[in-house]
Amino acid sequence: MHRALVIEDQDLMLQALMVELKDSLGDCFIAGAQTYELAHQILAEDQFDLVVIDPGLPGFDPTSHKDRLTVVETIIRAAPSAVHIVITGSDTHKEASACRELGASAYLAKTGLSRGSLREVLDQVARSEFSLRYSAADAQSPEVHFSGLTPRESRVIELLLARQAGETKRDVFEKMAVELNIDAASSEKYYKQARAKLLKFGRLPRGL
Amino acid sequence: MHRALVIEDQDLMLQALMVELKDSLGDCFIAGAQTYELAHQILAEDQFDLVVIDPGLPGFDPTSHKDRLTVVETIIRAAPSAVHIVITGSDTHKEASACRELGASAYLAKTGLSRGSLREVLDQVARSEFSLRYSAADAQSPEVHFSGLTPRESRVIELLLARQAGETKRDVFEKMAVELNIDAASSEKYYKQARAKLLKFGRLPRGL
DNA sequence: CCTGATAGGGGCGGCGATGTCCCCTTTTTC
DNA sequence: GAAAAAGGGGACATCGCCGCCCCTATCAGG
Repeated sequence: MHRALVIEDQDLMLQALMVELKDSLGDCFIAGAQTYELAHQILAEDQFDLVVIDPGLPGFDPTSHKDRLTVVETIIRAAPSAVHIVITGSDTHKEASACRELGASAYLAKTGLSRGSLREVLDQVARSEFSLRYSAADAQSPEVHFSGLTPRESRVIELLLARQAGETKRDVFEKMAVELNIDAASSEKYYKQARAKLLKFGRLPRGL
Repeated sequence: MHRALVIEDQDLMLQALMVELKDSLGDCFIAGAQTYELAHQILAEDQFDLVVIDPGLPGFDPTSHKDRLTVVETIIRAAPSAVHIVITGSDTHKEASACRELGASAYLAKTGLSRGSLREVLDQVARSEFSLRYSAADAQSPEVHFSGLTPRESRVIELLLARQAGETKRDVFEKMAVELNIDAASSEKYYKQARAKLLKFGRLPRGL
């Protein structure tokens, strides 16, 4: 049973990070704090194995190198035995080094951090490596969400839209089958169901 | 059937916004773009009723008032018939006014925007009001996520932890019953199940 | 002593998501 | 022309979440 604390002032991002952590950690308890004060209060009351810190908190100057590092430093001191991961919207090499020296195990930019990335980072950290990810604008393909589709149906559409030229649909079904540990025929079934629903609403993206 | 596009460079925030929109809009199709170029490409290919814009995109100077407004202006021009909502991490009065003049229907700060807020904003916009929300550091109570709990179970724990002094558990059950349009006895049932699970893991928060 | 809040069980029907297996036709590709 | 890919559908069982129903027991305060 892992115990984690996420410190992030933007509620939607906080929720997303907590969900990401939950998916990565399996059996776990995850707390979230939106302010510096609340974070310290929680750290004083409970023990945590993992702390995720966004140094851009209300009450601190987000452009002040010193202010941001103060946040990181005091949080790390408040939970010295935990693994600390710094996640920021505006990343710099200087800050990354400073955080590493303060004892953080990872320094990640929010831009470029996508679903599943946190899992890779946690794997890296578990191998005692310092995980460093600067912001990257990977152009990518558009993301799409349809109401009325089940998670499996959404996923297969997502994978098909991100499909490379020359890759057959069958290949994608295989990939999804491996990813979810199911039968490729089942992936295909989800695709067919999703396609039928999208056709009914006339919202079938090009290329499907 | 609503069609919406979300333009936001941070993938996790993009996902969160898309989910929020989906929950608020009901039957809908939602696309997401992480870059300025991709956004314009999508807008050129499809029609949208609603566009959510974060002006802090890669390739533009996030501190440049002009750069940010250029993003907002060109996006609005690319979809003149849509409702436009600007969501930003660093909000200013000046930028809010400028966005309003450019034709945006709302100007929202990411900090202070929590789950459900978007729904209220959309209601406001539907009444042809300009929705303005500057950043607010509402201290609040800690948020908690437990793996192994169902959504209902999580929700009732959340509500109980946010409970005011003097408020009985029964009151909270009633509140949740109204919120979800179910029986108060059912809320209580979820609480009991959640409590049993938390006790099993020894992670029962104080006050429950 | 009775009421109300709290704590702790069990059961039941409905529904959607999941995952597997089966059938068929048409189009594309080699 | 044969094979592979794609399109289109149905049947079936399992499981978890949901929402409601029932039962008991403890404990505090009026």
